[in-house]
Amino acid sequence: MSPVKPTLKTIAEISGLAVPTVSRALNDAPDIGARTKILVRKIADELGYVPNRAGVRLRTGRTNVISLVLSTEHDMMNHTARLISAIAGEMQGTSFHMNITPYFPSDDPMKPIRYIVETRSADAVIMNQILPEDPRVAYLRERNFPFVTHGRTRWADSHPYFDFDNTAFGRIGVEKLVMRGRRNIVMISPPRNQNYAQNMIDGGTGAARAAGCSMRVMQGTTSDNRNEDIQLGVARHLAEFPETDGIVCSATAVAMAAVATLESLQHRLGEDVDVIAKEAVPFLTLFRPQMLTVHEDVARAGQFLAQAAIQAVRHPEKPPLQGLDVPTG
Amino acid sequence: MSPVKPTLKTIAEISGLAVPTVSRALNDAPDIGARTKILVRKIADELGYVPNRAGVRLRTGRTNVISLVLSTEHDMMNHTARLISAIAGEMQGTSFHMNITPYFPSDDPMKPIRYIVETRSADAVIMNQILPEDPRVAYLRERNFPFVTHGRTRWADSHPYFDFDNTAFGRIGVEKLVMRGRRNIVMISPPRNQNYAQNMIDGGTGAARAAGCSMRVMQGTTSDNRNEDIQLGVARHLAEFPETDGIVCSATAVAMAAVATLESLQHRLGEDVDVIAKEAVPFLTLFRPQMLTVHEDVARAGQFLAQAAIQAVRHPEKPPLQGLDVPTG
DNA sequence: TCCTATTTCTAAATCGATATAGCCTCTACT
DNA sequence: AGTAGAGGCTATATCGATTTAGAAATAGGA
Repeated sequence: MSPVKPTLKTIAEISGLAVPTVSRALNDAPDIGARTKILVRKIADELGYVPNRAGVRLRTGRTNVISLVLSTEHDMMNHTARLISAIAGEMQGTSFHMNITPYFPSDDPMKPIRYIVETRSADAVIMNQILPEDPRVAYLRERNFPFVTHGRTRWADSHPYFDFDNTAFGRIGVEKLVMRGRRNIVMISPPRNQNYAQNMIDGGTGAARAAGCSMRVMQGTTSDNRNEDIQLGVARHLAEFPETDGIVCSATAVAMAAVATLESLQHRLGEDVDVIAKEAVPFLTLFRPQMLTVHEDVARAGQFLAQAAIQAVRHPEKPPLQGLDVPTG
Repeated sequence: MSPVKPTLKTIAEISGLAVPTVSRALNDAPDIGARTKILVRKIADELGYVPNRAGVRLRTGRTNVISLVLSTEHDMMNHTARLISAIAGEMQGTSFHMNITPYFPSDDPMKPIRYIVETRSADAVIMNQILPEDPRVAYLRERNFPFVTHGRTRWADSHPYFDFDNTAFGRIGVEKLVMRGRRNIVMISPPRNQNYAQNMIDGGTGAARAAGCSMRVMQGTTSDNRNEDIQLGVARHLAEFPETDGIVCSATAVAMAAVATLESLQHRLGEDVDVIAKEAVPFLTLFRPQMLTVHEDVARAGQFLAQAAIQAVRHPEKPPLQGLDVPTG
């Protein structure tokens, strides 16, 4: 590699061609001769030419960046880091970079989205924490700005997304508990306005009905709650329904808090009560006493989200990529 | 906000000034009149003017990006996500963006660094997993490229860093175990070529000597190892030294594996053996049976790293920011 | 009054890439 | 032979910001 970064100009001088010709040759434009294209490509490769991002961006408006917009306090466990790593892995070798725009739960979720769109600081956004009628999705669709959601909206048919099948999770969770003889089940669920909460509840309710047992819902608890609050909620529920012998949890942190509560109340996990949780990270099985788990494939989610985002940018005319992680148990 | 993004040209037209004048006024250049500066700033504020990053970058070479270079598989727990969130929080309101460049442990750690420097895709890099004579640090220093390390090198005097005081951690870990009556301690340590491993060992060794008890070192185990491998190592150590009654762990994942091993060997945690771990994330205390913990302030690390990176970019002449997280117990 | 400084601003060039328009040079057809 | 059309390039302008050089206007000094 030469000491100075090669530009189109460098290649133009070496080849004796004009700068725009070199540009068009590298971009495989139809009005450039085959011989010229080969020559230019060869010189470019030898020099290790890489287009200057600022130049491309200034001229075309394309940033070659995909922004991952994350609520920071969400999901205390490693979920987020895994997702990031999977997305990044998928973007290796593409011309895209990843850019993370975290925002605080106290902030308006629209703020980072507006910023990205207005300053055009990315070609696409990937979002999590999706509401059924998410205003961010509405905003982006109106403006025809490429995006992918991790989770489904009401309008999911028409936009790219990847989702964990929470209906299946709810069903499997209850089924597993039933198979261990549990009959008085409670599902600790996030607020119902979150789409996945309703899905979990639907799945669990169906399975409980099929098994002829009861399933209560303890509403509004997520991993964003403080640990003490979750514990308090669980304790209160157990006081009211002491016959409870199975708990389905939406998030790992919630499950851990539930287990801690059970322990402090002298319940024996695996004996007179069971807890079931999503396992997005392998360490959960190390937890003692052990809870039951349903596997969530976060790595696949990350890969899919990245692919879907890239396709949304490059081929907006194609049908949106949509994927579902259906847990098997 | 007007429908079109305002540029310097927009302001120039409104004010009747030339574009460079507007630019210099906004940048507080000495050769612009005070009255003009006030006028220009006022118009800019009214329009909600924000400099176009591509324009600035193309012209000046400054990217306004700080790249966080992370080994992806490192630290299975939430550490990484917290760090990201803290860094991002600290950069809110500055002109800097954060950009994450993950790399896989199998890759050459130099690769992402070279890429960033050669393509000038960031103004500074923040790195973790620091070796005593880290080649990345050598490379960046040679080229005068701004960077901050999370962890110290041999040359730490002369560059910005933030570090967790692993010597103190090793000392406190052993002291806590000794206070609980443990006399046969093992420290599970990462490979000695990692700086922090040696520090942990030094701290622990000193404390053990002071307490007049033994401390062995079980070398080369990190959270990058597979869970089964860690468990195997611990089991082997316990077979060789059955009198072991205290374990100091370098990482959370290691501690959890150690606890699992002890359990499978019928040891009772808190009774005939204790495990002590760094607690970078609050959930560790929920783990049962409970281990002892030493708090690591990851949020502070992230804030500090961001500040140090920004200062390295903006004021390279100032002495580098250096910080230490000294755990207290 | 004339000339030199100083202050304050403008003109032009530049960073790297690409879009648009247009210019040659052949070929092909009437 | 004359001309239209295609193929293959080049010239020029442009994205938005900043740097450099220089110009106009004002002030100060002899």
